[in-house]
Amino acid sequence: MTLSQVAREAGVSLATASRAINGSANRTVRPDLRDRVLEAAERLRYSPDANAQAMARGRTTSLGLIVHDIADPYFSSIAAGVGLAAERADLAVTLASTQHDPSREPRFVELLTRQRARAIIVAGGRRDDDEANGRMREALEDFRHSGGTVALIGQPLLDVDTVVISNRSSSADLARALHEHGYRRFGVLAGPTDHLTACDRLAGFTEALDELGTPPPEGAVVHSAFTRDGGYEAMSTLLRQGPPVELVFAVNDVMAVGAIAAARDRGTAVPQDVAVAGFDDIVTLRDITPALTTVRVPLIEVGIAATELALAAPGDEPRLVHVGGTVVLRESTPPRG
Amino acid sequence: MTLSQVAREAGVSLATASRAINGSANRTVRPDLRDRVLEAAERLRYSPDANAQAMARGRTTSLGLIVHDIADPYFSSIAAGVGLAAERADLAVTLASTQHDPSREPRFVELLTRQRARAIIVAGGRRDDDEANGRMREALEDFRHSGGTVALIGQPLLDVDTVVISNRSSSADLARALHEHGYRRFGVLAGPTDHLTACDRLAGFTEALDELGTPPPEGAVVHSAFTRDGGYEAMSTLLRQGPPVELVFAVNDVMAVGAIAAARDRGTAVPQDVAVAGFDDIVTLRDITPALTTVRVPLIEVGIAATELALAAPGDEPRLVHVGGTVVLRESTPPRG
DNA sequence: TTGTATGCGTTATCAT
DNA sequence: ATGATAACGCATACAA
Repeated sequence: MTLSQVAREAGVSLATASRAINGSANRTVRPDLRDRVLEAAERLRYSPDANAQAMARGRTTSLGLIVHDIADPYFSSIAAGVGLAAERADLAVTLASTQHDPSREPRFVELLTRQRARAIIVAGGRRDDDEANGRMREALEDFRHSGGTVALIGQPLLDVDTVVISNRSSSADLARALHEHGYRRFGVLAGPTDHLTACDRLAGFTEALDELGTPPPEGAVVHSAFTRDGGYEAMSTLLRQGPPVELVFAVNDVMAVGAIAAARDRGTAVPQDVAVAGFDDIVTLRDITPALTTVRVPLIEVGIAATELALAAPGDEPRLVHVGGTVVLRESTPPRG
Repeated sequence: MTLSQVAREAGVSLATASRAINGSANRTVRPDLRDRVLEAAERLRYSPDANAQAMARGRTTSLGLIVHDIADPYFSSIAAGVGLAAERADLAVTLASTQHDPSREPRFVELLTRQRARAIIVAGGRRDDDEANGRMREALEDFRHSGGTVALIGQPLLDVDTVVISNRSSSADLARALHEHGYRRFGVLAGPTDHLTACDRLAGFTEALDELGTPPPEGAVVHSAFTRDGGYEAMSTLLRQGPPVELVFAVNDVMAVGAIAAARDRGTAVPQDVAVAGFDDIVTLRDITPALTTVRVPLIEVGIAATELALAAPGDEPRLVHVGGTVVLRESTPPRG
């Protein structure tokens, strides 16, 4: 069913039908005609063609979201926030999951450029890879040149509006809180060396420890993947061949869970033999045993903020929205006598 | 940059440019012209307008996915599978999260109808609500009438292709396995009474127990929400005022986690005082303590299967794809002496 | 093989 | 207030 058919059925012109159904700004259509049109549309089960509207209007009603892995609770929470905000703005969300493959990111940006999406939200930290970041920057530049806006969640290094999570300062807060609890010998499961989020969390944590005069001992910082298995592996390594530590900070909750599993598999009790802390406060993991000390990041709000940032009238220079984390002390790091 | 500009820049006609860039079926364009066009397109940073293409071709390149809550690991895993399959088919995924509000489902179907999506995948069990299901059926009917295809994940009751998860038989398998382990007195955290997935799991479990001669005692089946909090609440109720039971079956993992938390908060040890089993085998929860006995459902594969089903040439009558579950026995239900 | 011309469904401009 | 008509950007049937 096209609008023309509705118009014919209602005995009015195409233009009138369009005005009646869209009811845009200056809705200047006689009530009786309007009703006739609406009735005809209803009878014919008319459904406006969004693609045609997009062409005629010159703008679409869709919003792109690029994440590393939608099955990761970190990203699915952000996606939930983006979905909420998008619905409020009457936009449809086009989801792209890169499966942790950076080369797919610019490809998805190109896809969304072809779709003429209104805005793109790129979630997930950058990596320290100039070439990949360069390609991404270029793709986003093309997208913006074609009229779209962009918001990042992560590090502000692609010259676009960004929601910045306080990885560094919150990790420092966590370090200080744990020091306060009496811990002195810390280990860190630090994630990949080129993963900026991981690096920031590591840096904030160790810097604070340095200031407190209790830096991690030699060999107590272990790098690995940013995943559950990465946490497991790094923890195994640390327990096997690292220096003895009282507490291990995993740079995200999922890694912390892997770390706890590794400890358990080796017969090392948490928190009696070694305490563990994470980062993110993933909802699904709030009930694990022992309850995990972590930094709560309001991920839904981050998604909402990014969407609003992307949709706001673009300023002349990149805006930054800072989102703070909250240290949450739980059983996995009991006060130390 | 439009295709016309590219054509002019390359000194060819619009049609030739179109053929050169699209390179469809019978790619009949002279190599030198083709190169000129591609070069011009590159120089002008031409990006085809997917909306215009959709109009001209009469079909889009997008796939709709409707879930209850994208932040729920059950759905985010399915979404990952759908994303994978969609990428293979060169389709963009439009994600809609209903926040558990059934009235939003048909609204999203209408949205996707307007977008002229190629197919819609509806994940998440139906509820026993004739009115809501009726509206949904109607919306999907309109969508298919407009040329789209549909696949469901859940119960086959909307007259469309469906991926059916073996909730009933797998729950029965689980019951038998636990009986084999020596358990005799079972309780069930059964979810909402009108939630079909929950009902199927409850029914399969209790039927098997009936056959084994060990039905749940009076009052040992407690209904609540299909969420972590629902599990917590139902477990609290059961422990407080229900009959004594040896094992509690929560109809999904998230509820089982809530149940374990409730037990812990009451000082009831799991599995020493009461064993707990779940359903789904959510990846993020594989490391909880005690490790959870559950039924593994290959959610990624379910998402892939649903996508393939939705994209396959529509048959004359609804097809069903059955996906089985695997009982996984872990520490939360140790063999009983 | 290439070009011309038409149509896709809608909005917006311009008369009336 | 309403209607005729020209865009929008592209694919394709048809003609050359």
